[in-house]
Order: sequence, then C-alpha cells, then structure tokens
Amino acid sequence: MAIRSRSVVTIADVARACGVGTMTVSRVINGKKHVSPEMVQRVEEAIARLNYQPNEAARTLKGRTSRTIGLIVPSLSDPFFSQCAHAVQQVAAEQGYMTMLFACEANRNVEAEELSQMRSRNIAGILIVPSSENSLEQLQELRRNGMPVVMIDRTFAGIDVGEVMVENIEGALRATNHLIDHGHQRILCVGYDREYNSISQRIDGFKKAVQNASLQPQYLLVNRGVAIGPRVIAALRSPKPPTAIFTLNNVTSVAVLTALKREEIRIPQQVAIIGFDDFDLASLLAVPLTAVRQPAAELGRHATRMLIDSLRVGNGTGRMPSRIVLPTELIVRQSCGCEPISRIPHSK
Amino acid sequence: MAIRSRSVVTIADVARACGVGTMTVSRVINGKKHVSPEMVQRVEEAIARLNYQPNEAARTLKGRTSRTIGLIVPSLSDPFFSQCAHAVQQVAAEQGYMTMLFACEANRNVEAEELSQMRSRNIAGILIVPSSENSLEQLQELRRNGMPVVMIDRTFAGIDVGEVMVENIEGALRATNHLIDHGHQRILCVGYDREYNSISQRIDGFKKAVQNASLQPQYLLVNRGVAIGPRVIAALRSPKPPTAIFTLNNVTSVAVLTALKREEIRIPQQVAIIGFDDFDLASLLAVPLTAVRQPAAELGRHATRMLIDSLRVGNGTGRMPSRIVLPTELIVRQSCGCEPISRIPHSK
DNA sequence: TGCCAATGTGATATCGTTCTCAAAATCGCT
DNA sequence: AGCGATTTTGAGAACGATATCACATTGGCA
Repeated sequence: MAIRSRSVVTIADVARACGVGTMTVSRVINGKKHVSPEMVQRVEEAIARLNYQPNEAARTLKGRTSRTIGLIVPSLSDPFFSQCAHAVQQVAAEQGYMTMLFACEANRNVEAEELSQMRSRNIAGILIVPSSENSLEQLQELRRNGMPVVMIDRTFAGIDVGEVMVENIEGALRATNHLIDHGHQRILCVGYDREYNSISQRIDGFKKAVQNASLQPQYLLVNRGVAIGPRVIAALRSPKPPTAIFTLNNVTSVAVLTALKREEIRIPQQVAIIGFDDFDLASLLAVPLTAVRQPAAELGRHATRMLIDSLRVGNGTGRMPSRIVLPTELIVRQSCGCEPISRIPHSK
Repeated sequence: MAIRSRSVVTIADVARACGVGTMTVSRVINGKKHVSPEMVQRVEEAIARLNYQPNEAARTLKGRTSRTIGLIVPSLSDPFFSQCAHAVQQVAAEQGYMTMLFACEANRNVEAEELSQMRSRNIAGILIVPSSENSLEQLQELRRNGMPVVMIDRTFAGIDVGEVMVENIEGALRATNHLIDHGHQRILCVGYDREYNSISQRIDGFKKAVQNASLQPQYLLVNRGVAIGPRVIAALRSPKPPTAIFTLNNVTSVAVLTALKREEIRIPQQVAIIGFDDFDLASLLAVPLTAVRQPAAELGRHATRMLIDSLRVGNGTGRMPSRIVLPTELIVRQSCGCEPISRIPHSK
C-alpha cells in the first residue's frame, strides 16, 4: 500500500507557512519587484526550511515554454557529435536550461518522431545536426510557430534557422594543398556522397585546390551503407593509383585506415592520407593521422548560446538571422609524409 | 508584434470539432474502454486533421510523473559513457520515454544540482553512473519518495537501487592472468585510486591473479587530477621495473600509451600492456591494444529496461531489487605480446 | 415487466504555477 | 490636508489534461 508522496511541498505550503498568499511567494521565487525586503527574507527562509522546489510541469503549463532545449544528433558514437553534445549540455546547464537528448541514427522516421515529441513537450528551442532533408518541412512548421532552431555542422537552404558551421571549404582546401605541396599529383577524395552541404563544401574545397594546381580531381563517393574500404583498395590497385587520399569525415578516415592496415599498405610511403575531422587518438595511431581539426565543442557552445540568446530576446517568433562560421585547423602529423611538427592554424 | 501561437490545438478544440466532450477525446487518446467504435474513429480523424498533440506538461502536472527518464553520466568524451548513453536513449525512445541528459563532469556540486532538477521536473526515474558518494544522501531521499533509480557501472553500498555492472573482478583476473601466462613477473596496476567499487573490483581481480601466481602485486594508484604518465615512466626507470602494465580504465590506458610513445618505449618488448575497457580505435593503434571489453551498450540497454520495468509495475515506491552483472571479454591484440589471434570470451 | 449491471458520455474539480486585476498601504507633492 | 502615484499584497482565473462522479442508455435475466 504505497503512499505516494513525491514532491509534496507546493507553493501553497510555503505561502501558508509564511502566512502570505501564493502570489507573494511566486514573486520572491521569480525575483520580481514589488516585494518588501523582509518578506523576501521570510519567504526564502521558509523555502529553504521546507525544501521547496517549484514544479516545472506547472510552470511550463502556465508559461507555455519549458526551460528545456532539445538536441538532435545523428549518433553519439562519433566523437565529433558526442563532444558537441557535451558542450551543448554544459552551456545549457550554465544558463539554467536542461538538455533533452535525441540520437536519430540518421533515420528519418526517428527524426520526425523526435521533432513531434518536441512539440508536445513544450521544448523551448531546438539544436539539430540534421540528418536528412525529410524533416525540413516539419522544422519549417515549427519555425512558423515560433520555435527557435539552430542547425549545427550542416544546413539546408530555404529555411530561416540559425546556423553554426565550420569553414569546410577552406579546411579541405588547406588539407589538399598540403598534399599537393608534398608533390602528390593523383589525390583521391573519399567519402559519402553529397548528403549534406558540409560534405559538399569539403568536396568543393578539395576540387578547388586540385584544379588550382592544374591536376585532375579523383573521387570515390559512395552512398551510406556501402563499405568504403574495399573500394579504396580497389582504387589503389588500379593502373594509375592515387598516391594520396583525402577523407571527408571521421568514419571515412577510420574505414580507410582499417582497410589500409588489413592490406598492409604503408602510410605515407605507399599512400599518404589526410582526414577531415580530428579525433583524440589520432596521434596514437600506427601512423599518426594528419587531420583537419573541427572545433566540435566550440560548435556546440556557439550553437547553444545562439539558441538561448534568441530565446531571451524574442518571444521566439522573431527571425533567426545568425550564422556563425568557425575556423578549422590543420593538425600535421605523419600520415601526410611530414615529420611531426606543428599545428598550422587556419585563417582566411 | 509577435502573436504567439505555438501548439494552439488543445483537447478542447478536438472535442469541439467532434461535438463531444473533452473526456471522450481523452479516452480515445489513452485507449480506454467505454467509447463506441464510431466515436473512436470520429475523434481519431479530428485529431489527425487538426494535427493535435497532447500537451505533456499538462499530463505531467495532472499525473505527477512525466514519461521522461534522467541520465547522469560523468562525461560524454569517454566513449564508454557515450556508447552507454546512446543505448539508453534508444531503448527509452522505443518504450516511449524521453531521455534527459546530464553530464556532471565528476563534479559533486553539479551532480547534486542535477538531481535536484530532476525532482522539480517530475522525472519518472533516474539512471546514473555515480561520480561521488556525495550525492548518495540525495539519491536516498529520492528513493524514499518513490523515485526508481538504477546505477550503472558503479554502485555504492547501503542504498536499495537497481544495479547494472560488469564482472570486474573476473575481467581483471583474466587480463592479469594473460600477462602472467606471458611470463611476466612484475606487473604494475595503474589507475585512479579506489574511487568507485568498479575500480576496486578490478584492483581486487588483479591482486587475486598476482597472488595466485605467488607474485608481488605492484600498484600505481593516483588521485584524480594527477598526471599519470610521468609516474609510469618513473616506475619503468626504477631499479626493478615492471615488465607489464595493467591499466584500470580507458583514460588510464590512453594516458599510459601517450607517455610510452613520447618516451619511445616499445610495446610489448620493453613493457607489455593490457587495458580494462576497450575502444573502437584500439586495433588501429601503433601497437594494437589488448583490452578487456566492457559491453557498454548492453549495460545501458539493461539498465534502461530495468528502470522502465520498475516504472510499469510498481508505482515507484516498490523496492528496486534487481542486480545484473554482465560478462566481459578479453580482446587479445598485440600489446600483451601475443600475435593477434582471437577473442577469448569470458565466462565464470 | 422490473431491476441490476454494464456501457457510453459529459460537467466539474483538480494538478501547481503564474497572470490579471483590484484593494490596501505608503509616499511625495502642492 | 488632499490627491494622485507608487509600492505591497492577495483573490481568483487561467494553462491543458485527467479523475471522479453523475447521468443516460442499453442489455440480460428472473
């Protein structure tokens, strides 16, 4: 025979304990004006004594918006996303917001379902690393209803959301140039097909660098789900094989490295490699990987601040004009053929 | 002049559209009995047409509990935790629960703050990888009020929460034995001091194996915040240096590997190493790391199921009797001195 | 036929908070 | 002293959903 007693202390209890009305207590809690100092003290004492905590559900119901932001990422197994999520959660917490976490596994249905959940839960705003164009319409609908939205890492055209990106073109350009500087003439760009504009931009950067050097760009772009390793090996066994590889993201780098290891192809002697997206263990690899570092945590931080700012000023229906683009950094290690030296910060 | 219109459609709107009372609509939504089939159809149509979604805040306020679980992890940068978090989120979503994510950075104040947030948000239950004993009292208080709690990876005595652990003792024993089988006589156990019982158990397993072989256990246990790399190097330069190292967790392994690399100490020739806790890139390292694999995702899955089960049956005030212990697996690679062979599954 | 049970439906109270508005008290100024 | 302006306070109505209870309507069965 369970007696449910969770969170029994209500604002009314506090009010009664002080012999005042609930409104007075409410005003004290919310730091409003028009309360006498002594009253503030008396109420605060009672709150502490009774261990009172406001019921967020009631507040949300009344105020129409919870102090909660939703974060949708494709997955947490990719350190890029988990670092980003981590930063989001931290900044949000600092600002008094909770983070509702969603990992959609790049599944459009899941993403859609999650967005719909957001609506019913009076989420204050949405941070999303969008996985597919399919949710676009739903996001637009949410925007129309005044929901602030910030896209991280990737964006889609035609929707007025906040955007926090990295300098993909410049980063890819810089990386490719580095390979060219090493004397490579046949460079293979490996990754998933132009799913997102971030990937597109990286491909564009690669192309630009290669063409600037009057070389022929080579591509190996596959669809999600296709094993990329064997394709790379095949390319390396073709008549005029690439002497260097530029991988478009984290998972691609790992896939390629794994394949190269299995086939015992030596880096950088037989093939050099630079990856877009750095990761913690890159320096401990058999051949430490030269990589374009994306400031994952920074991305998350900026996005969260942007979102919360727009929450504060506007009532949500305002536009989301902002766009932040963060620089990348080329971390030179040995997979490109360099002796390990230094970091080359990247600026325009 | 913004007109706020978010989520205007209420249950009353649906009721009006059907010319019925709100209770009828509510009954349809919640699949209760006592509604005629035609009415169900009519209401469901209206719901779809109006794109109605129930307001969770209102439901929570009335029902006293939200369909939301809280997850507290020390950090997301450790892949062990992020994999775990990922699994939690997935299982929860399948069961219709949302996941509120918290990363406490092993900061006791943050953890406390987060727990108190949980209370005010009518969280249905808590999953926690506890960071310190400090929150124990608070957790106990929550338990007393009927909040289901499941601890993951670590537990503390004297509190009746659900527990999902791995076989730490057996895993450490197995790993240490493997080193002993390689002929090592002086094995150093490296890690952070007995902060958690999971670490304690690993140390116990190590000790047991070493003593079974009539060897002297050697320890290098530091407090959090102390750089572990230099200490290891110092130990290796002592008169009778260890010939093998057993690291107690992920971050320790990485710290040690980094130090060994910097000092150009060769693995496994100069020192062999086995780590507790495997990670994705372990096989791509300069010397692929032999490690005890913990089923991080499984841990998260089991914990989530346990929590949600206890949510369903009890009204929360029941006891949380369960304890699940999952097996580990020794992944043999080359850092132990083996040629790369196979996985040795671990069973009692 | 009469009566109890089961079914379908809606009016109303309630959850805990904040908003609106009005009343009371205080102050400043002519 | 008089009067408007300001501060301090509280009563009551929301917010949107569900629980409770009451009221019809049906059906089964003696």
